[in-house]
Amino acid sequence: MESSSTAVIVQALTRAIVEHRLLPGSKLAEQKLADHFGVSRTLVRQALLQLSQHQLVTLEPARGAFVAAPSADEARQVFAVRRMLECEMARAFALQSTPAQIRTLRAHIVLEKNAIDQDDAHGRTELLGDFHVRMAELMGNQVLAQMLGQLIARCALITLMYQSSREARHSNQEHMQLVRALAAHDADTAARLMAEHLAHVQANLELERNVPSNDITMALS
Amino acid sequence: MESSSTAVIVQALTRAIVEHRLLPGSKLAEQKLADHFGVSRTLVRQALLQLSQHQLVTLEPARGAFVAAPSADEARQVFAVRRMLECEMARAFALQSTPAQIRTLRAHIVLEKNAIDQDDAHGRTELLGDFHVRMAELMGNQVLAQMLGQLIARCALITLMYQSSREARHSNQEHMQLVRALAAHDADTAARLMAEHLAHVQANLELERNVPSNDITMALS
DNA sequence: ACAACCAAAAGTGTATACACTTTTGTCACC
DNA sequence: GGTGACAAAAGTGTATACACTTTTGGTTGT
Repeated sequence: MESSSTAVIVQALTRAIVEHRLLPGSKLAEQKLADHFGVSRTLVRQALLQLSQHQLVTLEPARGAFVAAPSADEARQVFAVRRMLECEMARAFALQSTPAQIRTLRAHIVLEKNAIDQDDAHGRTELLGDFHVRMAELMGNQVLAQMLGQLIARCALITLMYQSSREARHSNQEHMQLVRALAAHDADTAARLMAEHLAHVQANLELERNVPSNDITMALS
Repeated sequence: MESSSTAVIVQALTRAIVEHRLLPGSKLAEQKLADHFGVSRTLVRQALLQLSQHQLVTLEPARGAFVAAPSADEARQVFAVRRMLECEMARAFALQSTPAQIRTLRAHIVLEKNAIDQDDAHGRTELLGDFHVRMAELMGNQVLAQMLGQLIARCALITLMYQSSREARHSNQEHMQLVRALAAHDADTAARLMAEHLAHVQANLELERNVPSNDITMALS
């Protein structure tokens, strides 16, 4: 089973949604997507079904697929789950971190800094998110890594494009601090820094409540 | 989009897999399932795609769908993620628990006990798992609840059918202890009890490594 | 008897067809 | 001019068709 064309469509749509080239609420008509990708509706439907499971798309019966528009409440819940997972991850990572792992994370932080310095908004958001996934992968837990990947994509749909260059720099610095604690095997500090880091990212989000919307009832309320 | 027939198929197959009526490695041929459910392959394929995202089914290109056979390593990873999530959940729950919430959990524990007393193996496994999901729901975090639901289904595929009546009773008692700590707002004890509880469930699993298998290469190794 | 090979059968992957629902636009009527 | 109804258009939901791949079973040659 499972062709790879579907995966291509999923990836393309995911990028477009996460990078806010497709705004929340946008209609995703099957035939139009099929024409664009040069395939039949069958494959597009498969892709939309997957995206709906990732919560990046919502399906309304007989009405079609739309880019998801997560509520503020849902955003809070996603961040709550991230805090639970990632504080414990940071703690466990600190207790078992090897020099090689620390080097990998530091190298990643350099990539982040480059993207920030070059004002590459898409690159920096992706890299800042990937830092967290990278940690999970380094711990050798694929299950955790995959889950975090999905949670982070969901966060990105909510927030990341609204991240200014200054805020990105702040996240980058927090990543550096965190790695210092991980290298020092200081589990408590690592967990605390992770909690603070996620709180900052979230705080930053709650302020920016003037999200452009395609939903009329919302836009006029 | 989205009919409900697909949901019915997903649910039926999920139950069958989790309750080990379909053993890991079993082939899930599309046409046979389609005939059984009285629908076309289209809907069956949608269902299989969803199940593969839940990791209950694996899809092999051009070969078809099979009931997933998670490795011991994957099982460990799943439990590691559960520990991360659920210890923190227990801690947070203890800090904000209301009498009504405690009552709900206690009522659930009674249901567990009934199922155990009646030797209802399917019922008790489902209820013991649902206890954890119920906690997440009571905290008002749907995102967490949904994630836990999937993780627990994955655990069930691995372990729950191999749970003896004695072990089930043990889990049931641990749930009672945990609720006591939650009611007393004792966050540290709650987190510790949850960690121990999950460790017991997992330990219990690692011993039972004589899982019947449909995979020939595994069975003969 | 064993191996390689070929043909039939079974099964998956994608496209297309068609029924049914929702949306849109028009026209008659008030 | 505004409102309701109705027809056309657009779009989704499911079934089916067909190409292509894998599996199976038998047959031939050594």
